[in-house]
Amino acid sequence: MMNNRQLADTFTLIANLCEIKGEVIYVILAYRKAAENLMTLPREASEYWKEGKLREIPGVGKAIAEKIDELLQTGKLGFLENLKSEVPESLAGWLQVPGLGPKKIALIWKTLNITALTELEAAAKDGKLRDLPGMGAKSETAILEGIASLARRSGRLPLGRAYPLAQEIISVLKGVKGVVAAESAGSLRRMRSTVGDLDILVAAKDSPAVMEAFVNLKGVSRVLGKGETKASIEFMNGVRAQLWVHAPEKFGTALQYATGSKDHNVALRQIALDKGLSLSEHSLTKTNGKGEILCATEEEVYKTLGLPWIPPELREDRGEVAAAKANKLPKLIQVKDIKSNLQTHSTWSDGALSMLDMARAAAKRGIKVIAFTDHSVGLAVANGMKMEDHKKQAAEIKKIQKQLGDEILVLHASEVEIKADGSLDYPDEFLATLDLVVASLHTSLRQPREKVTERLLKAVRNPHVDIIGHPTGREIPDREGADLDMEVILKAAAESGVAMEINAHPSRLDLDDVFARRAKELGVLLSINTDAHSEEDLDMLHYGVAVARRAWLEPKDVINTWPAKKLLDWLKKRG
DNA sequence: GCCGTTTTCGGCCCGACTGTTTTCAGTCG
Repeated sequence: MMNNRQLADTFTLIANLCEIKGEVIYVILAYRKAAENLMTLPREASEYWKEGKLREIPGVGKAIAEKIDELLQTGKLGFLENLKSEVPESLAGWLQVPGLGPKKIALIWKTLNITALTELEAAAKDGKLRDLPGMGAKSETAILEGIASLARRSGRLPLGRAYPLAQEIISVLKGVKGVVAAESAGSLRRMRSTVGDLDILVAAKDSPAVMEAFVNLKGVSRVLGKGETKASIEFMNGVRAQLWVHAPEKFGTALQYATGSKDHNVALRQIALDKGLSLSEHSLTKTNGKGEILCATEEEVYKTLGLPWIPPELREDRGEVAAAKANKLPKLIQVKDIKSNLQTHSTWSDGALSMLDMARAAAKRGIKVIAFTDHSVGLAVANGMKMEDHKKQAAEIKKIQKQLGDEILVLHASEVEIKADGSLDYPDEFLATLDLVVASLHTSLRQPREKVTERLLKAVRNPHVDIIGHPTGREIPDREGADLDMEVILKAAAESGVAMEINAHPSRLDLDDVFARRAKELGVLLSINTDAHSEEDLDMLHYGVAVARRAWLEPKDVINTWPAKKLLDWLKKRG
């Protein structure tokens, strides 16, 4: 049975091949849209299919529903097979080459009769492309550089790498004379878990000095473009960054435009049109007659459209515009709302700091309750704790609690392995003696869907388990999570009252925004924790909060916002 | 190919930049 990702990949391939074939653009956009929606669907499309409700999936109409039906029934698609016989499948990969689009691909393929990327590279090297209509020596070089850059780049950049890099660039640009403001934009500002490139927006009276500083940043390997308002660079490691410079009085429209998402912007433009306005990165212009409204801030843009300002994390066209219209935007959780850190590690297992040092580091960051969830015995690679060692750890906690006073409350906890058969690493009688229990999957993540789902369900239903840690076990960017039936798990979690974690480490961000939002809808509690193994890890909290914000979570949805007493009462009640 | 609180047909964002051109096509975001 194909999952959502496989279905989405299929429709993306169809879109790419249709594009090279020269199909009208709206057909292509429709396939892309369907693929995107399948990727962010919290439930499996196959469940909709079983219920006969495929067309309830946004972007899926009659034609695409029929294709999904054929794919789920037979695992194949006649339409795609025909398409492949018209347009060689390998050409779709050429679209990944920066600077190469569908028109040039079709031209090269049909003229030179080549289909492999290696053949394209050879043709460019042999100077066979420069004589094609509309191409020259520079296009040839651009294609060669594009192929080389493709080899250097490894897909999307994890937020945990992109964010600090962007902060560095911003701080350099802020030092340039005449710069009034500098901010990140694009998917980075929306805090997606991975970003394609870094988008930076600067407000300045004139741009040349800013452009100069940008293309001369440390580590830049080439300049992909440089104009009056836009410049684009590539760093030696293949990371790309893009800069827009706008006059300060236009910064609001420019930042709004550059932040996206594309679909959010389309929705806003429609609202603008309904009000007789045309929205661009430069201004709002009256569509009838003359008149232009400049906005220095985003608040002014939204206000002009009759809307409250919408936080960037919500701008994914997932209902935020309608919510804003109805004045029903969530009051999103913030970092300062977080009072407890319920998954951390010390030298008792694989952490870098003693419990005392870690507790002090957490207290310094305003945390009032910290739980030490050192690994259980089964996870040998992480120096998992034997059950008898917990007595000593409990004694040490008593001791350091006296030293810490009311600076921070320390909980004796454990991150307990969910073993391959679904049992937990410690017996229930022992779990009952701990202040808090996090249960997590680390091994046998590739079990079949039914088996791994059943395994997690056991932990969800165990009354001693308080939090399910990083539920899918994914690692960004390399490892996909376990193939879980999350809908079933979240419903069970709503019933048992266990909290689902949003692991804040940028290599996890697990649950993701889509599942976390679904969790909230189903009445499941969430818990944002850093899973810190070192002092620096404590500063990763904002990534987890960003996921929660993207999931529309408010403080009340997250147990870490609770005062210590409420948290302790909840833990006591759970046993 | 999808979609509809004006529409079941006619929309579906549009401007910047580059390269190959003498006024524009292709790509990108």
